[in-house]
This record gives sequence, structure tokens and C-alpha cells, in this order.
Amino acid sequence: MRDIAGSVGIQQSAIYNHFPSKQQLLVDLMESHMRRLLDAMHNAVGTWGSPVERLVAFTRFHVTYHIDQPEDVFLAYMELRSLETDGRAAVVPLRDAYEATLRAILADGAASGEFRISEPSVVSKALLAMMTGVTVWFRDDGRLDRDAVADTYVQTALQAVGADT
Amino acid sequence: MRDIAGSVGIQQSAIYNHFPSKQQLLVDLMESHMRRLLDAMHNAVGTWGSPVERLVAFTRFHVTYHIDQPEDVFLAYMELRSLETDGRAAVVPLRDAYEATLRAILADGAASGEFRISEPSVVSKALLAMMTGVTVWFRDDGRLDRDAVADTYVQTALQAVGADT
DNA sequence: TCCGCCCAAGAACGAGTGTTCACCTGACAT
DNA sequence: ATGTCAGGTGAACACTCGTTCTTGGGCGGA
Repeated sequence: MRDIAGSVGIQQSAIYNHFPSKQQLLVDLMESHMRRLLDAMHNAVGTWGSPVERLVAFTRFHVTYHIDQPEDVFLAYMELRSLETDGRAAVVPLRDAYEATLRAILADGAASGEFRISEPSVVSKALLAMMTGVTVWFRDDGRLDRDAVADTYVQTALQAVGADT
Repeated sequence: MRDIAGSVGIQQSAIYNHFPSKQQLLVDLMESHMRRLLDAMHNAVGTWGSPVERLVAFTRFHVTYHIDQPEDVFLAYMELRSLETDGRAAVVPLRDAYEATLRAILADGAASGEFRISEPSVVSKALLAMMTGVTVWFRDDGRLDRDAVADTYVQTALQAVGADT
């Protein structure tokens, strides 16, 4: 709390004029992060298009977003476990809604025969973990830039669901 | 430290008869975990066999091991960032060696044309994150048991590297 | 039997934590 | 001009943290 206050140029005690507690501040932070992520994703993916097109859009969006905002995402994933029950109730549904979008894409593709997957709900969690993991190792001065990395993840995700022939 | 001491039935101060500091205790814990993981993996995978066979063995091992020892793995992944420089120097090479095994499998498969991947080093990190993510959601009383989940991950990994036709 | 020596207990330390309180200040509506 | 009030300050609180120190008991070797 002292660090946060210092980084915005006020005293620790002044934070409590805006947030009732550290827990609530964390909940607000994570909730607004998840809402921004959801909005941006819906903007980038939409509901039109084939499962392949939507999976490409989703993957490219998720990877580039996570590369561009690594600290937001890191905090949101890392601190989910330190939310108490009321905070969880506010954040977890947003996270589920996000995952549900990917799961729907996979289920559509599986139903139409374009994807070769037996368990969409497992594969959606697997792909999400795979894509999110990019934040752990990506460096701006690395050999591959964000677009090249995103391309690699798109190809890998497409192959993972058996979309290629 | 008080919790750890309590869970083994001694006082907090008695810990310091065995470990010089909390940092060193964490380093020892993570180092021994990584060594056990590496040994078990080398046992399960080996160097014989085709890239496909080795990838199957690696994936099945990694997923089931992480399902069976979730708390060890969770701690090892979560607390890597809280290791100071000397601790990192002891643990990171072990982690790199583990990933190098997967990367070698992928590179072999790519070289022989059995795998369709353009960036083995990226894909190895992607697959590792995908497999490790199973600890986040797997529950013993879930719809799928560990073997069924492992099968799903094996299929997904194989498809991800383009091993299927 | 006595001597070292692990290894444990218990109290205390200094530093850091989230939070509260009384007080002050400056802008705005009346 | 005056009263209101959101929003700041600085000190203090109760507590937890990792760590240190003194003390003492039990056990094996001489």
C-alpha cells in the first residue's frame, strides 16, 4: 500500500479515501482488468466467421494483448488465489466468460468436423495456458518480435485442434 | 516459517538448526524438487525411440506427474521469482535442462520432417506451459480421471506439432 | 561418570504490514 | 464572507515477519 501510494504521489492513508481496504483495491483492479480484456477480445474476435477464422483471431489477440500488457496480466493471474470469497465471486465469472468464448469456438469446430478434438473443455484450458505462458519468456529485444511470436502461436493452436490437413 | 515449523512439530527457531535462512530453505526445496522431476523424466522418456514416441512419453509423464504432485509443482513455478540471484543460479539451469529435453525432441522431429513446426524453441515453451497448466484446474473428483486427461493432452500435443496426418 | 554436542525451547529484536485517527487545507455553493 | 466537504497529511496502532540469542535437556564416546 505504501508503494502504491508513493507511485501516485500521495500518502498511504490517503488511499483509504478511495478504497475501503487493500482487498477491495485488488478486487477493483482485477475486475477492471478482466472487463477491459473481455471487451478487447469481443472487439477482436466477434461472432461471425468460421471456427478457424475465429480461432486465429482469438489466438492472435490473446498473445499480442498479453505481450503488450504483461504486468496487468501477470498480476491478474498471480493474485487470483489471494482473493477472498467475495472478491472471487466478482472476478471468476469474468474469467469464465472469457474462457467460454474460446470453448464455444472449439465446440463449433468440433461439431462441424473442422476440428479434431475430443474434449473441447480440456483443450480450451490447455490452449489458454499455452497462450498465456508467453508472458513468462517473451522479451522485447528477443530474436522474434511480437508478430512473429503471435504467428507461431496461431500455427501451433491451429494444428493443436487438428484444423490443418 | 512458523507454519512450516508447526507442521513438523518444532518451534520456529529450531528451523535454523537445519537451514541458515528462509531463502536457503526455499532454494533447497526447489532444487531437490527439480532434481526429482528431472530424474523421473529421464526415467520415463529416455533417448531411444522416434520423436513421436518420445513426445508421447514426455507429455504423458509431465501431465501425470503434475497431477500427482500439484503442490510441489505449484510452489516451484510460483516462487521462482522470489529467489534471489544465488538461488536462481542453482535452480534455473535445472529448469533449462528439463525444457532442453523437450526442445531436442521437437528439433529432431522437425529435422526428420515428422513434425511441422517452424520454431522449436517457442513451441517447446508453449507446450510446457500448456501441460503445466493442468495443475490449475484438475480435480480428483472431476469428470475425467488423470489418465483420460493425459490422453487428451497427448493427442493435443501431437497435433500441435503436426505429427498426425 | 563426566564431557561435548546436537538440537530443541522460549523470549526478544527490528523491520514491515494494513489500517485508523485527529487534524488541516483549498475549492465551491450559498 | 462563510460553511461544507472531499481529499490530503503525519503519527500511531496492533500485528506478523524472519532472525538471533540464551538456555537447557538428552545422548553417545572417553
